[in-house]
Amino acid sequence: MSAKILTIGHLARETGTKVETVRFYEKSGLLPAPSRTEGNYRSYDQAHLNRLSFIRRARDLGFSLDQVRALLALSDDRDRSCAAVDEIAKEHRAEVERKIADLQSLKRELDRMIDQCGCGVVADCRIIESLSPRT
Amino acid sequence: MSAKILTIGHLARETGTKVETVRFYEKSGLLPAPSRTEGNYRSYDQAHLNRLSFIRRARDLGFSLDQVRALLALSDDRDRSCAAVDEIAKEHRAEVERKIADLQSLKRELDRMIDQCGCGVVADCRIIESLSPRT
DNA sequence: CCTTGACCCTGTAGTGACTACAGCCCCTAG
DNA sequence: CTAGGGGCTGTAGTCACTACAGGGTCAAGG
Repeated sequence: MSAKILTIGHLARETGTKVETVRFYEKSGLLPAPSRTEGNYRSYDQAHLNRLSFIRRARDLGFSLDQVRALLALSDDRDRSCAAVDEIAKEHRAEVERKIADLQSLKRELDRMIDQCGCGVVADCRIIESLSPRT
Repeated sequence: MSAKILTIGHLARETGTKVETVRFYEKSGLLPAPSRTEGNYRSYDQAHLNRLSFIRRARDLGFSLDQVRALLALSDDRDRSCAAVDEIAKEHRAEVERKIADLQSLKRELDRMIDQCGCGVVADCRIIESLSPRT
């Protein structure tokens, strides 16, 4: 409620972000440049904190910075249809699903490889063998 | 069998690698620098091809370049116990498992988020809302 | 008043694993 | 002899930070 002034360190602690990362988001155009104090310190308000929380939450959910930028732009445009938001989210989900499937087939291969290891010497190692091209 | 000479382009095509990546592996110390022709072209042999295949296969299985380096060093030391190889592979598998679990819980969150979208205007969008900090 | 230490500032360079040029040289076929 | 398709080096870009170096600011304690 109160419009108390926040330093970059406060902002960082509140959102679990590193100070450098906050500055990086500013340079990347995700977080608007705040006003400065006499001593040239960044001086944030509640709106900045909200925006940074949004960014962090979206990043935690695995959205790319470009996707976050798009989501932020959409969320600023309150009257638009949220179909575009839905699309970004679904596209991201599809990518996550692809990654899961890829990692699962990867794990199956690793399982096969590791199961065969008799743990003798490298010359007989099935792991090395299965990495080597057929001779 | 025959010791025919391979250009970097051949090597790249045979292993599904880009030419630049082959040079990058050389610079990174993964692939030994080959001899050169009169015209200063790299001139590879079968051993290089085998090594590059090994690297690519390990990379496809998601091993990092550092892990590949270690696996290569171990595979060159034929008399050693392959326990170290097993350890690298198991460590990698554990990491893959962690990533799968992370992505699965991420997907569950995305599912929840997307399911709630009524696709009205952004002001009412549940996706934006679930990204925003509670007010 | 002075110092100490925590915080802040800018700017640059590093990470991993490539990828993409720019600007050049070499080689072969027509 | 020239056009093309390779090859060469070296540098810079990607993504999303992270880690300094080398300084400035500010509040509290002596």
